[in-house]
Amino acid sequence: MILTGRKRKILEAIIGDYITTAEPVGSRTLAKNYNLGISPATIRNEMADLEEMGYLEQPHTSAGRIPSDKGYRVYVDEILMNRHAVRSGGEFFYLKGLNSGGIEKLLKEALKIISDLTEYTSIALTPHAAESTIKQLELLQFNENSVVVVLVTDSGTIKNTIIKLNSVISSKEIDILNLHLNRMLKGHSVEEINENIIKELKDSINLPVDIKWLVCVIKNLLVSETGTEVLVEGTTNFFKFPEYRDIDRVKTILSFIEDTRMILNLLMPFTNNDISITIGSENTFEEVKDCSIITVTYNIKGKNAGTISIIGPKRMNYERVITIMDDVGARLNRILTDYLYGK
Amino acid sequence: MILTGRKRKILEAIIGDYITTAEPVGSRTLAKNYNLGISPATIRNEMADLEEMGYLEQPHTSAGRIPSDKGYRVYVDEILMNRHAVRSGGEFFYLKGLNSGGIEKLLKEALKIISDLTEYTSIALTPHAAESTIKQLELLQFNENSVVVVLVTDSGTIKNTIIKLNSVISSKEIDILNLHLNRMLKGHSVEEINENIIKELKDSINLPVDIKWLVCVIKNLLVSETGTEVLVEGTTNFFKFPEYRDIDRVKTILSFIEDTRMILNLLMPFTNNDISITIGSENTFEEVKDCSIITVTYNIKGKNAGTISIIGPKRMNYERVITIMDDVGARLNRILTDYLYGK
DNA sequence: AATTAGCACTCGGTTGTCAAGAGTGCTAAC
DNA sequence: GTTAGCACTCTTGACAACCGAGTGCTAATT
Repeated sequence: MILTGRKRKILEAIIGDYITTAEPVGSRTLAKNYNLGISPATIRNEMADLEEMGYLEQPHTSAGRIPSDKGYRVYVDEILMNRHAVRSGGEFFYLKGLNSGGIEKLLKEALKIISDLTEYTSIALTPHAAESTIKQLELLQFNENSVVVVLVTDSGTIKNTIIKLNSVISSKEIDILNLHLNRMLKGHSVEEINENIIKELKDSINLPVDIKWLVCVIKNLLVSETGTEVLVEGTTNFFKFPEYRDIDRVKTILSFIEDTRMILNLLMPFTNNDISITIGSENTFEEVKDCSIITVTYNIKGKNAGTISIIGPKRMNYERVITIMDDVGARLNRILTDYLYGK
Repeated sequence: MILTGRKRKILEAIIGDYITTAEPVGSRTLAKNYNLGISPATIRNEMADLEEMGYLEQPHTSAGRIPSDKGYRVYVDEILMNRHAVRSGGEFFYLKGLNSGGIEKLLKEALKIISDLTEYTSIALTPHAAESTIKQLELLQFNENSVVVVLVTDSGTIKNTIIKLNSVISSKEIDILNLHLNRMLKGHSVEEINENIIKELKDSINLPVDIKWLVCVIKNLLVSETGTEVLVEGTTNFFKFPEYRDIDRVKTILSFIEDTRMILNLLMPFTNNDISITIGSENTFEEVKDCSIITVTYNIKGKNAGTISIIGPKRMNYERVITIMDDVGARLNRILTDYLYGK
């Protein structure tokens, strides 16, 4: 399935043109604007071949050609990736966030930059805190019968909740709980907290029964609170593209993106690759079958922790986006390393 | 500017019809579907009067009439409000959130319910934490040279951030800082923390200079972290209305709503009224001049703390929405009271 | 054998016209 | 004061005609 030099050049030109214009590309345009040294008629022949091979499509008989999903794929895989390997990422952006805010803020900032830069919508998944280990678990008194639980994990996630109790709790009791909770749980992951540990914990504390009960509540809370979160930025960017002039399309895509659970299903599979690119029909959900998605992962402790994606029309500026995403990924990793293990 | 019984009835019928159909209402429809006991011709005369008085508009000569902003206004003020005073809010929804999560989660939940119920977009402003007093300010060790700051205020807001230091900090030093910070700051509002307090605080602590410096960082952080936040739910509801079949309109309104600062400017003025209704041109920003906004406030300690709003087309089901919002407001107040001062 | 010029053909988009339908305003009759 | 009747206005949808962009094929050219 290898493309001859000329076919390749034509395919590249078509995709390049279509990316910027969003209009089907005809043989004449091609001959005029890209000095390929051949006439429209020849180009037409080649285009007919490329269509037969499945790289191009015709919206209707008398229109120019547009790239098929397969066409984009070969463009990304063969043409871009080779070129990209040589290029180095430019200094596109500046991420501050070095010394304030938790990881969500950092990600939000990165998303904002990406969306501004690429004009596409960006989505991040926060680290799944259940896998990361507990650094601090601190109870603070809120009221005579309610406490604030603060959970800090080694992946930089900070979660908090208020828990209301049935009975009054004293600051002394809170101190005792804090001591035991931290002694028993620090260094463990949320997943590892099983019934045994809970039981042991309860037994080791000398406190009224209904306050011991708090331990169970906290355990449940941790589990429910430590899920992956979805952050989104730049949804209105979709309005910038002519392919989304159609209101039903925008509606479909925006509704889909608004649905956190769907986004999780869509993006979780990519948490293991450094970079994933899915084009059109390669995506698993109907709602995004006319989109392309580029996902990179960021690491914590050298392990894949979460992802940053951009989603936009198939006619995407892959080259630019890949460069930017690579760059963001690298920076994010650097910042996170600095940030989580001293400088 | 008082309306005779018949004119009032006709206006009410027109608005009622237009709210459900989104189509200009003609005299015949009116005569057929609302037994007013008069013929289309008479209705036409009355409609001409109502138009002259400014309560109705005609999109074009040969269309039916639609309510003007002024028409909606009199409908809401005179017709609805009178009727509403008698009605009692139904048991529309169920707010859990009683014993877990901070105030943001509670608000998010309320928004979700409101958006599901009304099919409009809902927006909440969190309490402005700078005005509320500090309940707890706790530093937790994160790394040898970074700490987590957790701030709990009496309005139920919990904020946290990681601060990275230039030098190593010991857990003993953190304890000392905690002790002093809480002794000096607890019970004060963020606004009240001035230079004097900072200085006093610094002087009273016996720690290396660069750790004292942390106090300044915390002060700055508090100020920057305690702003009002904007929560939004159900943006895609706009797609449900025929008046937003126009892509440029949706684009305008969604972009506006995405812009947190704009929303703040728009809604801050309403923080003092129990309920505010602004219709079309009554709104301050061009982008929402074809929308109506209904805002209710929720209280903490009997003081207005934040707001919940819904935003939708002018052709809004005011009656239903007002009932729901009243209900949500009341419940929210009850829950917050329970929640923040024990039960 | 590959390339190119020429030409007929296709098809979507635009424009213009026309008729139908909904609704009004006015006048005259009740 | 109310209503029936009628002429008038304006929008909408359908249909036809036309234009232009682009193709595929064939025959001529290199």
